[in-house]
Amino acid sequence: MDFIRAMVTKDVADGLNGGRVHTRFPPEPNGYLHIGHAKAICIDFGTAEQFGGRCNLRMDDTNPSKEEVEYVDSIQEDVKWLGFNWFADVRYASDYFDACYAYAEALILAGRAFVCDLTPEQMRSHRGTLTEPGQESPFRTRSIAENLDLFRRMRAGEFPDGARVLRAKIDMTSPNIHLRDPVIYRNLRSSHHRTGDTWCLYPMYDYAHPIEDAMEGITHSLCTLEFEIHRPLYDWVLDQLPEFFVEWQRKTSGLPAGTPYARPRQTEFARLNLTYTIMSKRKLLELVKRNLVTGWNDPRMPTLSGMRRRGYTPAAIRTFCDKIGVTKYNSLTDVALLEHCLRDDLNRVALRYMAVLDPLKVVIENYPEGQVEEMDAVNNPEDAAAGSRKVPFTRELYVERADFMEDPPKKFFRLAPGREVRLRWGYLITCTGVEKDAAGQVTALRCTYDPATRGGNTPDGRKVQGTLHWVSASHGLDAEVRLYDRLFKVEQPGAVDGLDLAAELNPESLTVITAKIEPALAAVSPATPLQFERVGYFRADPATQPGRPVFNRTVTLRDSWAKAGAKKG
RNA sequence: UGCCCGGUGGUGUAAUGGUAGCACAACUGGUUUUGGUCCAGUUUGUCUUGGUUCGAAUCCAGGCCGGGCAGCCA
Repeated sequence: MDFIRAMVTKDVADGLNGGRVHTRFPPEPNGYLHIGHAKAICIDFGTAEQFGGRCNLRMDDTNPSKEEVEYVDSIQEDVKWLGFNWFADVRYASDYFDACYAYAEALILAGRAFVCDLTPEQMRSHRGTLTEPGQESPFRTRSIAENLDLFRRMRAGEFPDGARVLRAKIDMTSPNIHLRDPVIYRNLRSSHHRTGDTWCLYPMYDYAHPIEDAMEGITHSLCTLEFEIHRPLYDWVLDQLPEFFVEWQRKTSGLPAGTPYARPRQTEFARLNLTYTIMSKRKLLELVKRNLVTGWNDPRMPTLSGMRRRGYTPAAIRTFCDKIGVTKYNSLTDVALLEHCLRDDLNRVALRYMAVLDPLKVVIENYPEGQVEEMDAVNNPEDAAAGSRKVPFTRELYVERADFMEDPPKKFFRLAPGREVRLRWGYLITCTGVEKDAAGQVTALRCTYDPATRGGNTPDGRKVQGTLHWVSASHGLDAEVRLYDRLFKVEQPGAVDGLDLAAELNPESLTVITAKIEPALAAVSPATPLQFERVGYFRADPATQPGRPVFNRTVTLRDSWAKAGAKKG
């Protein structure tokens, strides 16, 4: 059990908050959710779920200059896609702007906040350094009446942005810089996606967040490690005039009448880092803005929308989040674990089809011209309920170019002159000849088939080492296939300050090819996980159209043959 | 050289004073109409130095190493 579940278990056992567990997932709508958020979502919603509690989805929208409704919408879609349900309606920090403002006036009245006229530069110099204490602002001693008047005029829009701020009066000598009279309100002329131009000043995160949590009756406020040092300020806000929150929580939490007041408590865990992946929203936005990818939902992006389009399943992501655990240790998780969880789920659910990515023609000389046989093919060997389908077999077929070698090494179990292989669900064939063009490039294979081996069976019990996938030349269809590989070629992209992200991109992160697919593949929906046998897992792209199919490669199959080859080479 | 938080195989994570376990990765072998899946196995670890204790990954102290913090961002 991880330390958060241990803590909550104890809290429940101690009867804290009447045994109630209420968490929240509070993204800022300034970008799309990514796999790192999935971890937080699984912790926030998962903890509530496990203890029979609730979890709110709350947009932390206190900085309108960065936030957009497009993001608000995508966040909800992604959380739903992962399979989580939030309590009641989506919440917004902006729902509580009135309360934040009222509490600020109360703090002023209590002598615990003051309006400061220092410029940002002056404030920085007064703040001190990591090793030296700060200096008190000359405005710190303003009278309560003057502070109240000035703050109200800030709200009325009498001062330009940056002229004045409201600061908490705490301790300029604190070793924790966040306690050195932090700014809690600033003027910001920016139209808000929900409140429009009602406000020209907005609360800061450190001030607003504990209020938001208290307003919603949150018991456990779980967040990432970088907020650990902010916790004393979180506590300070809640503890100044605690009586204010009791009534507010009753009115805004949406909880049943009589629910006792809960004072939220913040606990921090380490965020997810993944090899070959960037998790910073700022850098992901940069990729989008510079057109280094096609958008937030580019299948190479670690965003949930990109992964969804690529063919990731919610189950795979949730299993992954479960396996990585929850600690305070700053770790770097191998992306191979994510891919393992993906393959594990896909192996169970993906429907098998045959598609030839790099076609090489095969002519079966003793197979009647014009004959078509409908072969039975199993849709999913891991799931009998998935049934079977028909695949047309004809005299001319395509096989994978890499499945033939003219002069193969001993352990090559595929096609070569004189060698026999099985065509999956088809027949056993033996290569009898090779056709080449003037340049010596192989253009076609001549083969013979054994009519006694229909379906790929060997009635005489003989062993065949290789089984190849294939597509009928006359029935196969062309399809665009997008072969995705990792977006970055370095294990820790973005780790070097000042280095251009573009320099770390994998130039082979996308290869577009035209493949030959079996006819049944023309009709599959983007909702269906697919396996192209012996090749990998694929997903129809949402942009796929009748007559113009497009497939995205989700992930390759494990390939111990390729691995053996790579080792020698 | 201030404050806060961390250090368990290559990676991630269990063990909360009592046999260092699991997963991924890697490597062997077996099965197989996907060189997939599955099965069996192998390799590899408690940062360090003291202390407490019958017994320490766990508790205490020092050291070393890593991360975070000086936005009117979240």
